[in-house]
Amino acid sequence: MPELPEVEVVRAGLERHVVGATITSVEVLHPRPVRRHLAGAADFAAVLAGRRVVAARRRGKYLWLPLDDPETGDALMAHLGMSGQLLVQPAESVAERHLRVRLALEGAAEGRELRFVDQRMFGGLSLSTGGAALPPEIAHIARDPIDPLFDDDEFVRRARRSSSGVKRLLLTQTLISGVGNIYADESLWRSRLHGERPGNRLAAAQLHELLGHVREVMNEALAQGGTSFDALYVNVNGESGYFDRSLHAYGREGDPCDRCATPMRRVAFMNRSSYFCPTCQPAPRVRR
DNA sequence: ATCGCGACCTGGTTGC
DNA sequence: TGCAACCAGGTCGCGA
Repeated sequence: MPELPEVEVVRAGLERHVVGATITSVEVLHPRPVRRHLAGAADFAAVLAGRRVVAARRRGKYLWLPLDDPETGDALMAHLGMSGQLLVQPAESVAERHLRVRLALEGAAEGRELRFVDQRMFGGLSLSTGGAALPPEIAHIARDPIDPLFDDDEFVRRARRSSSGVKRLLLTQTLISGVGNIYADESLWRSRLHGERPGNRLAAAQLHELLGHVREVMNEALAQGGTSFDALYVNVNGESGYFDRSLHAYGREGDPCDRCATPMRRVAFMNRSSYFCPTCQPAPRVRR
């Protein structure tokens, strides 16, 4: 599952291998990944042909490639969803099993294709009109915690005004972007906080510390993700070595807590799972 | 305004 | 062995 660190690895790969290239033609193999382009797949393909990629940018889990002009141009926007990949492949290489969109390139990436591959198709591509600097479609998304302009005090203020549980707050992209289920659980474990603790019952210092752990987890993942990244292959599969070795909470139901050896618990949360240590991360008392 | 939940989607795994 | 149910989860839209 790509979260911010994985998406940043992809962004860096695109910056290196696709910026400077011109899109010569586009083939949409499945309509769903371009559903956010309201004018349809044919228009999506037509409007991208001949455009030049001039940058590779990211906010949270969204990526965009400014076209023609890095300040005022349009942008090709991408979200990887749960299972999306952006690959730069030789044009003649065999199609991936879940290849959805192919964009032929010339110039800086002569003879190669940018490919959007996505099994579950929660992700997608779209064209953002005038979105080079920041696509208006994602202007509501908050900055992410490794953005130098992320405002810690503002996050803490807003979190402390909310009655929602702190895990839900971490997943609220309008408050803080780029955090998904895995890194939310990891950050909370490191902070010894139960995810259902209401934001408005936490001390400012606890939330500042939580932010520190969010950054720590992301930076560690980034350091490891960056090393598995090969020159001509812009890849993310969410299963880089990081997930196997460094997780303390996610997916560890029944395993001993790495701090206190209490068996880790799993509970249902928002149609998914939360993993935590019932000793280190005690549940909040029920208020009445 | 704020909050929380269901829908979307596929394929690997589990259970009968 | 075959089939159905379950599970993974980011985002959006809707209803309370």
